[in-house]
Amino acid sequence: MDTLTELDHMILGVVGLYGPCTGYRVRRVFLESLSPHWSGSAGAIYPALERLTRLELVDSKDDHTTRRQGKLLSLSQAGKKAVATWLKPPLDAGALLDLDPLRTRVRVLGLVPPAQRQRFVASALEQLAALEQETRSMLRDSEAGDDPYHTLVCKGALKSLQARRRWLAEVAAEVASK
Amino acid sequence: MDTLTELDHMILGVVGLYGPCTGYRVRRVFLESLSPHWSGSAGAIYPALERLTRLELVDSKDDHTTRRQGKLLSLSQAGKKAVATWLKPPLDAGALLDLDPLRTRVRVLGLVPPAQRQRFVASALEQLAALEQETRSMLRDSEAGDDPYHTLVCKGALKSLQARRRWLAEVAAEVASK
DNA sequence: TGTGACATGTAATATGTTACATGATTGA
DNA sequence: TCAATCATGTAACATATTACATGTCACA
Repeated sequence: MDTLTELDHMILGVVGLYGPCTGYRVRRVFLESLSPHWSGSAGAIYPALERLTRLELVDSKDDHTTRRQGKLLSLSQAGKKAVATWLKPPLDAGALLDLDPLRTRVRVLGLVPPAQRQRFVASALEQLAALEQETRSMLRDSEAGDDPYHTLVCKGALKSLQARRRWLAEVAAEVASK
Repeated sequence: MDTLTELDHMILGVVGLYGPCTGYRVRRVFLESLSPHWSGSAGAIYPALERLTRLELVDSKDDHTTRRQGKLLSLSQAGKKAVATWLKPPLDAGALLDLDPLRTRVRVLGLVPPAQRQRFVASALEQLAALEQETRSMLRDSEAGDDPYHTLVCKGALKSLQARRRWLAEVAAEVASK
């Protein structure tokens, strides 16, 4: 196939942002992301890099500056174009809606007894608060760097966490009213 | 394997909420969801239902009330327990963080020229506004029903859209400042 | 000298998408 | 009668996860 997945595009983006760099460096970016969606598993990253290289969206050349085995990856002109196309309006439906696993669970919350509903919401609120602290710390780190879009992404993640906490408070009220 | 995926759990939930019902009815719930994440493809739903039936989490019996071929599915006791376990704290990491494809794209927005950044953000804001209208309409429909959790989920989706629009306005400001 | 990070990969497996195929029933 | 919807599935393909395998290098 020659249509690129979200992962493919994000890999291109990371190579563009951090390249020239090794595949391992790319992988680290995904591993260090808080999102469990970007697992950074070797079995996903390396085959994808190989495919993107074969499609000539990524340039790869052996690194001779060190004796350690390793290739230096960078974004080719075609790769830059692929990123630009990905960001070109109009965005397709899949690019617009977020996916919130808490919303998924709340959808079926009525299936369990009221006491468990309350425990679910209370625990989720606590865990969300903990994540908010982690995200704040990430935001501070990003502000030390020089990439304004990294900072914006951290701010977005933070705002999302806060909005979801406010929403969960509403869920808590509904649950408590029974 | 005997560990259940998000889709498996959501299928159990839908069978619990709407059952006894046909597999097609379950599939429709996913097809009608606004989220492109729940594709509702037959190749996902029917094999999953078969597996869940084999695991005795779903009860299946032939429908004789109509001459149309079709099985009536319902949640078994073990199935109810599986849903309850899914909702039992503490939630695992994957259940807490949302995934926002717009945030993913903004992360690499610096790779394209300023003019395209502006077009991206402006278009995303418009498309988000349109989705907000659709979601409001869904919310009104849900309020006509009798499932408070359906309404809460619609409200959550709406709040999320609004929070993301406010965030995108911040992104727009950053983009405009260059 | 050995631990942990760097660096790259593969094999088995699970899961999901797309596209196709079949046939019954409802309603215009 | 014809189209749309109901209803269930399958085959080929793409993709991702887990777990394993291999070897280098820095540093304590």
